[in-house]
Amino acid sequence: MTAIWWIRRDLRLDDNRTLQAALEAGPIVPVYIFDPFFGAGSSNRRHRFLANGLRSLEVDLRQRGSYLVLRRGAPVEVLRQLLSESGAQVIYAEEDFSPYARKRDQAVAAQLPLKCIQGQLVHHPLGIHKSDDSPYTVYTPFSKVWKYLLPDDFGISIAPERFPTVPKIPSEPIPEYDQEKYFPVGEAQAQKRLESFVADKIFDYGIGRDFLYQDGTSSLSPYIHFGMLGLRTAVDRARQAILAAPDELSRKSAETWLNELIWREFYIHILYHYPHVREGSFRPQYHRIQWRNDPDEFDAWKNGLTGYPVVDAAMRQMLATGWMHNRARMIVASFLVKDLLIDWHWGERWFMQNLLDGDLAANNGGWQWTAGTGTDAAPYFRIFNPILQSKKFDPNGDYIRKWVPELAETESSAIHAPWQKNNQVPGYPAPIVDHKYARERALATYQHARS
DNA sequence: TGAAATGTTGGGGCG
DNA sequence: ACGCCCCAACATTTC
Repeated sequence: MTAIWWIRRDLRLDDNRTLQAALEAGPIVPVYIFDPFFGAGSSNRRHRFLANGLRSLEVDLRQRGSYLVLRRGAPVEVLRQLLSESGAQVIYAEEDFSPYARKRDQAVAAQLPLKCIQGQLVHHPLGIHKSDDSPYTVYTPFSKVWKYLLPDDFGISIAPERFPTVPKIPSEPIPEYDQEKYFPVGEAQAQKRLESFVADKIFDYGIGRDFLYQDGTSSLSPYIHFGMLGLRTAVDRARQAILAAPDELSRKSAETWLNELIWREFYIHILYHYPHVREGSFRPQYHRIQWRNDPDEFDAWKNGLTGYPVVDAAMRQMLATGWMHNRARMIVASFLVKDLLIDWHWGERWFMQNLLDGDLAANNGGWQWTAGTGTDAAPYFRIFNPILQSKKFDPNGDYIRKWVPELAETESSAIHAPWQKNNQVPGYPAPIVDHKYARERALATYQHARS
Protein backbone atom coordinates (compact mmCIF):
# COMPACT_ATOMS: atom_id res chain seq x y z
CA MET A 1 0.00 0.00 0.00
CA THR A 2 1.60 3.23 -1.16
CA ALA A 3 1.84 5.87 1.58
CA ILE A 4 2.38 9.61 1.47
CA TRP A 5 5.00 10.78 3.92
CA TRP A 6 3.83 14.31 4.67
CA ILE A 7 6.89 16.17 5.88
CA ARG A 8 6.32 19.23 8.07
CA ARG A 9 8.89 19.75 10.78
CA ASP A 10 10.79 16.48 10.46
CA LEU A 11 13.35 17.12 7.72
CA ARG A 12 15.39 14.03 8.52
CA LEU A 13 15.59 10.36 7.63
CA ASP A 14 17.14 8.95 10.81
CA ASP A 15 15.28 8.87 14.12
CA ASN A 16 12.02 9.34 12.26
CA ARG A 17 9.17 7.19 13.49
CA THR A 18 6.82 8.63 10.91
CA LEU A 19 9.03 7.69 8.01
CA GLN A 20 9.57 4.29 9.60
CA ALA A 21 5.83 3.69 9.90
CA ALA A 22 5.24 4.85 6.32
CA LEU A 23 7.94 2.51 5.00
CA GLU A 24 6.41 -0.36 6.89
CA ALA A 25 3.12 0.36 5.13
CA GLY A 26 4.72 0.21 1.68
CA PRO A 27 6.41 2.39 -0.95
CA ILE A 28 6.38 6.06 0.01
CA VAL A 29 5.87 9.40 -1.67
CA PRO A 30 7.65 12.09 0.38
CA VAL A 31 5.80 15.39 0.18
CA TYR A 32 6.30 18.89 1.48
CA ILE A 33 3.56 21.49 1.13
CA PHE A 34 4.26 25.21 1.26
CA ASP A 35 1.23 26.36 3.21
CA PRO A 36 0.22 29.97 2.54
CA PHE A 37 -0.72 30.25 6.21
CA PHE A 38 2.97 30.47 7.02
CA GLY A 39 3.36 33.33 4.56
CA ALA A 40 5.94 31.35 2.65
CA GLY A 41 7.70 34.43 1.37
CA SER A 42 11.37 34.47 0.57
CA SER A 43 11.71 37.61 2.69
CA ASN A 44 11.63 35.42 5.74
CA ARG A 45 15.00 34.07 6.74
CA ARG A 46 13.55 30.97 8.34
CA HIS A 47 11.64 30.19 5.17
CA ARG A 48 14.88 30.33 3.19
CA PHE A 49 16.58 28.01 5.66
CA LEU A 50 13.65 25.62 5.35
CA ALA A 51 13.78 25.69 1.54
CA ASN A 52 17.49 24.92 1.59
CA GLY A 53 16.76 22.17 4.08
CA LEU A 54 14.30 20.65 1.62
CA ARG A 55 16.96 20.69 -1.09
CA SER A 56 19.29 18.87 1.24
CA LEU A 57 16.60 16.34 2.11
CA GLU A 58 15.91 15.87 -1.58
CA VAL A 59 19.57 14.92 -2.11
CA ASP A 60 19.40 12.42 0.76
CA LEU A 61 16.23 10.93 -0.67
CA ARG A 62 17.66 10.59 -4.18
CA GLN A 63 20.61 8.67 -2.78
CA ARG A 64 18.08 6.15 -1.59
CA GLY A 65 16.23 5.93 -4.86
CA SER A 66 13.42 8.17 -3.71
CA TYR A 67 12.55 11.80 -4.37
CA LEU A 68 10.73 14.75 -2.87
CA VAL A 69 7.48 16.23 -4.13
CA LEU A 70 6.99 19.89 -3.39
CA ARG A 71 3.61 21.56 -3.72
CA ARG A 72 1.94 24.80 -2.69
CA GLY A 73 -1.52 25.43 -1.39
CA ALA A 74 -4.02 24.54 1.29
CA PRO A 75 -2.95 21.16 2.71
CA VAL A 76 -6.35 19.44 2.47
CA GLU A 77 -6.71 20.21 -1.22
CA VAL A 78 -3.12 19.46 -2.10
CA LEU A 79 -3.20 16.13 -0.27
CA ARG A 80 -6.47 15.11 -1.84
CA GLN A 81 -4.94 15.78 -5.24
CA LEU A 82 -1.75 13.90 -4.34
CA LEU A 83 -3.65 10.84 -3.15
CA SER A 84 -5.35 10.60 -6.51
CA GLU A 85 -2.19 11.32 -8.53
CA SER A 86 -0.04 8.81 -6.69
CA GLY A 87 -2.60 6.15 -5.88
CA ALA A 88 -1.51 6.28 -2.25
CA GLN A 89 -4.09 5.20 0.27
CA VAL A 90 -2.73 6.60 3.46
CA ILE A 91 -0.87 9.67 4.71
CA TYR A 92 1.68 9.56 7.51
CA ALA A 93 2.81 12.71 9.31
CA GLU A 94 4.74 13.53 12.44
CA GLU A 95 2.37 14.95 15.02
CA ASP A 96 2.85 18.68 15.51
CA PHE A 97 1.52 20.38 18.63
CA SER A 98 1.34 24.05 17.70
CA PRO A 99 -2.19 25.50 17.70
CA TYR A 100 -2.39 25.99 13.94
CA ALA A 101 -0.94 22.55 13.19
CA ARG A 102 -3.46 20.83 15.45
CA LYS A 103 -6.36 22.58 13.80
CA ARG A 104 -4.97 21.87 10.34
CA ASP A 105 -4.42 18.20 11.06
CA GLN A 106 -7.87 17.77 12.56
CA ALA A 107 -9.38 19.21 9.41
CA VAL A 108 -7.26 16.94 7.20
CA ALA A 109 -7.99 13.86 9.28
CA ALA A 110 -11.72 14.53 9.05
CA GLN A 111 -11.58 14.19 5.27
CA LEU A 112 -8.53 12.11 4.39
CA PRO A 113 -6.76 9.00 5.73
CA LEU A 114 -4.17 10.80 7.90
CA LYS A 115 -2.13 9.02 10.55
CA CYS A 116 -0.16 11.24 12.93
CA ILE A 117 2.79 9.69 14.70
CA GLN A 118 4.36 11.23 17.78
CA GLY A 119 8.08 11.52 17.21
CA GLN A 120 8.80 15.19 17.70
CA LEU A 121 8.90 14.98 21.49
CA VAL A 122 9.98 12.47 24.07
CA HIS A 123 6.62 12.62 25.79
CA HIS A 124 3.25 13.53 24.32
CA PRO A 125 1.67 16.57 26.04
CA LEU A 126 -1.06 14.30 27.34
CA GLY A 127 1.53 11.87 28.67
CA ILE A 128 2.73 14.02 31.57
CA HIS A 129 0.32 15.33 34.16
CA LYS A 130 -0.17 15.69 37.91
CA SER A 131 -2.01 13.06 39.93
CA ASP A 132 -5.25 15.01 39.41
CA ASP A 133 -4.67 14.86 35.63
CA SER A 134 -4.00 18.58 35.32
CA PRO A 135 -0.85 19.74 33.48
CA TYR A 136 2.29 20.85 35.28
CA THR A 137 2.91 24.57 35.19
CA VAL A 138 6.15 24.50 37.19
CA TYR A 139 9.28 23.26 35.50
CA THR A 140 11.01 21.29 38.25
CA PRO A 141 8.26 18.79 39.09
CA PHE A 142 7.54 18.52 35.37
CA SER A 143 11.13 17.59 34.64
CA LYS A 144 11.21 15.04 37.43
CA VAL A 145 8.24 13.16 36.05
CA TRP A 146 9.58 13.61 32.51
CA LYS A 147 12.83 11.92 33.53
CA TYR A 148 11.10 9.24 35.55
CA LEU A 149 9.02 8.28 32.50
CA LEU A 150 12.01 8.09 30.12
CA PRO A 151 12.03 4.79 28.26
CA ASP A 152 15.15 2.69 28.81
CA ASP A 153 15.75 2.54 25.09
CA PHE A 154 14.39 4.94 22.48
CA GLY A 155 14.96 2.43 19.70
CA ILE A 156 16.11 5.25 17.46
CA SER A 157 15.75 4.25 13.84
CA ILE A 158 18.29 4.54 11.06
CA ALA A 159 16.87 5.04 7.58
CA PRO A 160 17.30 2.10 5.17
CA GLU A 161 19.84 2.44 2.37
CA ARG A 162 17.22 2.03 -0.34
CA PHE A 163 13.57 2.99 -0.39
CA PRO A 164 11.10 1.07 -2.59
CA THR A 165 10.68 2.93 -5.86
CA VAL A 166 7.37 4.46 -6.89
CA PRO A 167 6.35 6.12 -10.15
CA LYS A 168 7.34 9.76 -10.16
CA ILE A 169 4.71 12.42 -9.80
CA PRO A 170 5.32 16.07 -10.67
CA SER A 171 6.94 18.41 -8.20
CA GLU A 172 7.43 22.13 -8.19
CA PRO A 173 11.08 23.14 -8.23
CA ILE A 174 12.59 23.70 -4.81
CA PRO A 175 13.74 27.30 -4.53
CA GLU A 176 17.41 27.77 -3.78
CA TYR A 177 18.84 30.50 -1.61
CA ASP A 178 22.23 31.50 -0.28
CA GLN A 179 23.40 29.19 2.46
CA GLU A 180 23.50 30.41 6.03
CA LYS A 181 27.12 31.00 6.90
CA TYR A 182 26.81 29.90 10.50
CA PHE A 183 24.26 27.16 10.01
CA PRO A 184 25.05 24.85 7.11
CA VAL A 185 21.77 23.22 6.34
CA GLY A 186 20.75 19.58 6.49
CA GLU A 187 20.57 16.43 8.54
CA ALA A 188 24.22 15.47 8.12
CA GLN A 189 25.35 18.90 9.31
CA ALA A 190 23.03 18.70 12.29
CA GLN A 191 24.38 15.30 13.28
CA LYS A 192 27.93 16.53 12.85
CA ARG A 193 27.27 19.48 15.14
CA LEU A 194 25.66 17.27 17.75
CA GLU A 195 28.62 14.90 17.73
CA SER A 196 31.14 17.70 18.02
CA PHE A 197 29.19 19.25 20.91
CA VAL A 198 29.07 15.94 22.74
CA ALA A 199 32.77 15.32 22.07
CA ASP A 200 34.11 18.77 22.99
CA LYS A 201 31.69 20.85 24.97
CA ILE A 202 29.06 18.96 26.88
CA PHE A 203 31.15 18.34 30.00
CA ASP A 204 31.99 22.04 30.28
CA TYR A 205 28.48 23.16 29.44
CA GLY A 206 27.60 24.15 33.01
CA ILE A 207 30.03 27.05 32.89
CA GLY A 208 30.86 27.29 29.19
CA ARG A 209 27.31 27.95 28.10
CA ASP A 210 27.35 31.32 29.82
CA PHE A 211 30.27 32.86 27.97
CA LEU A 212 29.12 34.95 25.08
CA TYR A 213 32.24 34.64 22.95
CA GLN A 214 33.42 31.20 21.80
CA ASP A 215 30.36 30.01 23.60
CA GLY A 216 29.89 26.51 24.91
CA THR A 217 26.29 26.06 23.83
CA SER A 218 25.29 23.41 21.32
CA SER A 219 23.78 25.89 18.81
CA LEU A 220 21.54 23.08 17.60
CA SER A 221 18.26 24.96 17.91
CA PRO A 222 17.71 25.74 14.20
CA TYR A 223 18.17 22.07 13.38
CA ILE A 224 15.93 20.86 16.17
CA HIS A 225 13.23 23.35 15.19
CA PHE A 226 12.97 21.95 11.67
CA GLY A 227 13.57 18.39 12.76
CA MET A 228 16.85 18.13 10.87
CA LEU A 229 17.90 16.64 14.16
CA GLY A 230 15.50 14.55 16.21
CA LEU A 231 15.02 15.78 19.75
CA ARG A 232 15.00 12.18 20.89
CA THR A 233 18.46 11.66 19.40
CA ALA A 234 19.72 14.69 21.30
CA VAL A 235 18.18 13.41 24.53
CA ASP A 236 19.69 10.00 23.95
CA ARG A 237 23.16 11.49 23.50
CA ALA A 238 22.69 13.61 26.63
CA ARG A 239 21.79 10.53 28.59
CA GLN A 240 24.82 8.65 27.29
CA ALA A 241 27.03 11.58 28.29
CA ILE A 242 25.55 11.66 31.79
CA LEU A 243 26.39 7.98 32.22
CA ALA A 244 29.89 8.36 30.74
CA ALA A 245 30.85 11.53 32.65
CA PRO A 246 34.33 11.24 34.21
CA ASP A 247 33.48 13.32 37.29
CA GLU A 248 30.64 14.98 39.12
CA LEU A 249 31.10 18.39 37.50
CA SER A 250 30.98 16.85 34.03
CA ARG A 251 27.94 14.82 34.92
CA LYS A 252 26.17 17.94 36.16
CA SER A 253 27.06 19.79 32.97
CA ALA A 254 25.54 17.09 30.80
CA GLU A 255 22.50 17.04 33.07
CA THR A 256 22.16 20.82 32.64
CA TRP A 257 22.09 20.40 28.88
CA LEU A 258 19.46 17.69 29.17
CA ASN A 259 17.42 20.12 31.26
CA GLU A 260 17.58 22.69 28.48
CA LEU A 261 16.11 20.13 26.10
CA ILE A 262 13.38 19.46 28.64
CA TRP A 263 12.62 23.20 28.87
CA ARG A 264 11.88 23.14 25.14
CA GLU A 265 9.46 20.28 25.60
CA PHE A 266 7.95 21.93 28.70
CA TYR A 267 7.01 25.03 26.69
CA ILE A 268 5.53 22.92 23.91
CA HIS A 269 3.35 21.21 26.52
CA ILE A 270 2.40 24.58 28.04
CA LEU A 271 1.31 25.96 24.67
CA TYR A 272 -0.66 22.77 24.02
CA HIS A 273 -2.58 23.00 27.28
CA TYR A 274 -2.80 26.79 27.52
CA PRO A 275 -3.02 28.14 23.96
CA HIS A 276 -4.01 31.55 25.32
CA VAL A 277 -0.33 32.23 26.19
CA ARG A 278 0.06 33.01 22.50
CA GLU A 279 -2.04 36.14 22.92
CA GLY A 280 -1.52 37.25 26.50
CA SER A 281 0.15 36.69 29.82
CA PHE A 282 -0.18 33.32 31.47
CA ARG A 283 -0.77 35.27 34.68
CA PRO A 284 -3.75 37.56 34.26
CA GLN A 285 -2.61 40.29 36.68
CA TYR A 286 0.10 41.19 34.20
CA HIS A 287 -2.37 42.09 31.49
CA ARG A 288 -2.40 45.49 33.14
CA ILE A 289 1.24 46.51 32.83
CA GLN A 290 1.40 50.01 31.41
CA TRP A 291 4.02 49.63 28.72
CA ARG A 292 5.75 52.74 27.44
CA ASN A 293 6.18 51.31 23.92
CA ASP A 294 8.35 54.10 22.58
CA PRO A 295 8.81 53.35 18.86
CA ASP A 296 12.18 55.09 18.60
CA GLU A 297 13.58 53.11 21.50
CA PHE A 298 12.22 49.94 19.93
CA ASP A 299 14.03 50.79 16.69
CA ALA A 300 17.25 51.39 18.57
CA TRP A 301 16.88 48.00 20.27
CA LYS A 302 16.10 46.19 17.01
CA ASN A 303 19.11 47.61 15.24
CA GLY A 304 21.62 47.31 18.06
CA LEU A 305 21.91 51.03 18.76
CA THR A 306 20.95 51.27 22.43
CA GLY A 307 24.38 52.42 23.60
CA TYR A 308 24.70 49.37 25.85
CA PRO A 309 27.45 47.41 24.10
CA VAL A 310 26.44 43.91 25.15
CA VAL A 311 22.82 44.52 24.14
CA ASP A 312 23.87 45.94 20.79
CA ALA A 313 26.33 43.13 20.13
CA ALA A 314 23.62 40.54 20.74
CA MET A 315 21.02 42.24 18.56
CA ARG A 316 23.52 42.56 15.74
CA GLN A 317 24.60 38.94 16.15
CA MET A 318 20.99 37.97 15.48
CA LEU A 319 20.74 40.21 12.42
CA ALA A 320 24.00 38.85 11.05
CA THR A 321 23.59 35.16 11.79
CA GLY A 322 19.92 34.40 12.49
CA TRP A 323 20.88 33.18 15.93
CA MET A 324 21.65 34.64 19.34
CA HIS A 325 23.46 33.19 22.33
CA ASN A 326 21.01 32.11 25.02
CA ARG A 327 22.37 34.33 27.77
CA ALA A 328 22.38 37.23 25.34
CA ARG A 329 18.69 36.54 24.70
CA MET A 330 17.99 36.92 28.39
CA ILE A 331 20.01 40.13 28.56
CA VAL A 332 18.36 41.83 25.57
CA ALA A 333 14.91 40.62 26.57
CA SER A 334 15.30 41.95 30.09
CA PHE A 335 16.54 45.24 28.65
CA LEU A 336 13.56 45.60 26.30
CA VAL A 337 10.93 44.59 28.81
CA LYS A 338 12.29 46.05 32.05
CA ASP A 339 14.60 48.90 31.08
CA LEU A 340 12.58 50.19 28.13
CA LEU A 341 9.16 48.98 29.31
CA ILE A 342 8.23 47.78 25.85
CA ASP A 343 5.58 45.08 25.57
CA TRP A 344 7.23 41.68 25.40
CA HIS A 345 5.03 40.83 22.42
CA TRP A 346 7.05 43.30 20.35
CA GLY A 347 10.27 41.54 21.22
CA GLU A 348 8.66 38.16 20.67
CA ARG A 349 7.64 39.18 17.15
CA TRP A 350 11.07 40.59 16.30
CA PHE A 351 12.73 37.38 17.43
CA MET A 352 10.31 35.32 15.35
CA GLN A 353 11.15 37.45 12.33
CA ASN A 354 14.88 37.02 12.72
CA LEU A 355 15.73 33.73 14.39
CA LEU A 356 16.37 30.59 12.39
CA ASP A 357 15.21 28.63 15.43
CA GLY A 358 12.12 30.85 15.87
CA ASP A 359 9.62 28.54 17.51
CA LEU A 360 6.24 29.70 18.76
CA ALA A 361 6.29 27.68 21.97
CA ALA A 362 9.91 28.16 23.02
CA ASN A 363 10.03 31.82 22.00
CA ASN A 364 6.79 32.69 23.75
CA GLY A 365 7.88 30.77 26.83
CA GLY A 366 11.21 32.55 26.93
CA TRP A 367 9.68 36.01 26.59
CA GLN A 368 7.05 35.36 29.22
CA TRP A 369 9.79 34.03 31.49
CA THR A 370 11.74 37.26 31.16
CA ALA A 371 8.69 39.47 31.49
CA GLY A 372 7.70 37.56 34.62
CA THR A 373 4.27 36.90 33.15
CA GLY A 374 4.59 33.22 32.32
CA THR A 375 4.56 29.82 33.94
CA ASP A 376 7.37 29.36 36.41
CA ALA A 377 8.70 32.73 35.28
CA ALA A 378 11.41 34.97 36.63
CA PRO A 379 10.06 37.12 39.48
CA TYR A 380 9.08 40.61 38.37
CA PHE A 381 11.86 42.24 40.37
CA ARG A 382 14.62 40.24 38.69
CA ILE A 383 16.14 42.87 36.46
CA PHE A 384 19.40 42.22 34.66
CA ASN A 385 22.05 44.89 34.90
CA PRO A 386 23.44 44.90 31.34
CA ILE A 387 26.81 46.22 32.48
CA LEU A 388 27.30 43.58 35.16
CA GLN A 389 26.13 40.82 32.81
CA SER A 390 28.61 42.07 30.23
CA LYS A 391 31.50 42.09 32.72
CA LYS A 392 30.63 38.63 33.97
CA PHE A 393 30.03 36.84 30.71
CA ASP A 394 32.17 38.76 28.25
CA PRO A 395 34.99 39.87 30.55
CA ASN A 396 37.46 40.76 27.80
CA GLY A 397 34.82 42.31 25.56
CA ASP A 398 35.55 39.91 22.70
CA TYR A 399 31.88 39.32 21.95
CA ILE A 400 31.25 43.05 21.85
CA ARG A 401 34.23 43.70 19.58
CA LYS A 402 33.12 40.98 17.20
CA TRP A 403 29.64 42.38 16.62
CA VAL A 404 30.06 46.09 17.35
CA PRO A 405 32.97 47.19 15.16
CA GLU A 406 32.75 50.78 16.42
CA LEU A 407 34.14 49.47 19.71
CA ALA A 408 36.86 47.29 18.16
CA GLU A 409 39.58 49.55 19.51
CA THR A 410 38.04 50.18 22.91
CA GLU A 411 39.97 48.66 25.78
CA SER A 412 38.41 46.05 28.03
CA SER A 413 38.18 48.31 31.07
CA ALA A 414 35.91 50.73 29.21
CA ILE A 415 34.10 48.51 26.75
CA HIS A 416 31.18 47.44 28.96
CA ALA A 417 30.07 51.04 29.57
CA PRO A 418 32.10 53.38 27.36
CA TRP A 419 30.38 56.54 28.57
CA GLN A 420 31.35 55.99 32.20
CA LYS A 421 35.03 56.66 31.66
CA ASN A 422 34.38 59.87 29.83
CA ASN A 423 35.24 57.82 26.84
CA GLN A 424 32.31 58.22 24.50
CA VAL A 425 33.34 56.54 21.29
CA PRO A 426 32.69 58.53 18.09
CA GLY A 427 30.05 56.86 15.96
CA TYR A 428 28.68 54.80 18.84
CA PRO A 429 25.50 56.05 20.53
CA ALA A 430 25.19 57.21 24.12
CA PRO A 431 23.00 54.95 26.27
CA ILE A 432 19.33 55.55 25.50
CA VAL A 433 18.38 55.12 29.13
CA ASP A 434 20.08 55.16 32.54
CA HIS A 435 19.86 51.67 33.96
CA LYS A 436 19.55 52.68 37.59
CA TYR A 437 16.69 55.01 36.79
CA ALA A 438 15.07 52.47 34.43
CA ARG A 439 15.24 49.78 37.09
CA GLU A 440 13.31 51.92 39.58
CA ARG A 441 10.77 52.77 36.90
CA ALA A 442 10.24 49.10 36.03
CA LEU A 443 9.77 48.11 39.65
CA ALA A 444 7.20 50.86 40.13
CA THR A 445 5.35 49.92 36.93
CA TYR A 446 5.19 46.24 37.81
CA GLN A 447 4.14 46.97 41.38
CA HIS A 448 1.37 49.16 40.07
CA ALA A 449 0.11 46.37 37.80
CA ARG A 450 0.16 43.89 40.67
CA SER A 451 -1.67 46.12 43.15
C1' DT B 1 19.00 31.34 34.82
C1' DG B 2 19.72 38.91 39.39
C1' DA B 3 20.99 42.76 41.64
C1' DA B 4 20.60 46.43 44.99
C1' DA B 5 20.09 47.57 49.63
C1' DT B 6 21.01 46.53 54.07
C1' DG B 7 23.25 44.07 57.81
C1' DT B 8 27.32 41.85 60.02
C1' DT B 9 32.03 40.98 60.87
C1' DG B 10 36.78 41.78 61.34
C1' DG B 11 41.24 43.92 60.31
C1' DG B 12 43.90 48.00 60.42
C1' DG B 13 44.89 53.02 61.05
C1' DC B 14 44.78 56.35 64.33
C1' DG B 15 44.28 59.31 68.34
C1' DA C 1 45.16 49.11 75.67
C1' DC C 2 41.17 50.97 73.93
C1' DG C 3 37.46 53.13 71.28
C1' DC C 4 36.39 54.90 67.06
C1' DC C 5 36.16 55.04 62.19
C1' DC C 6 36.65 53.23 57.64
C1' DC C 7 36.00 49.78 54.57
C1' DA C 8 36.37 45.35 52.43
C1' DA C 9 34.30 40.99 52.47
C1' DC C 10 30.67 38.33 53.12
C1' DA C 11 25.70 37.27 54.41
C1' DT C 12 20.90 38.41 54.42
C1' DT C 13 16.81 40.88 52.91
C1' DT C 14 14.45 43.22 49.72
C1' DC C 15 12.90 44.59 45.31
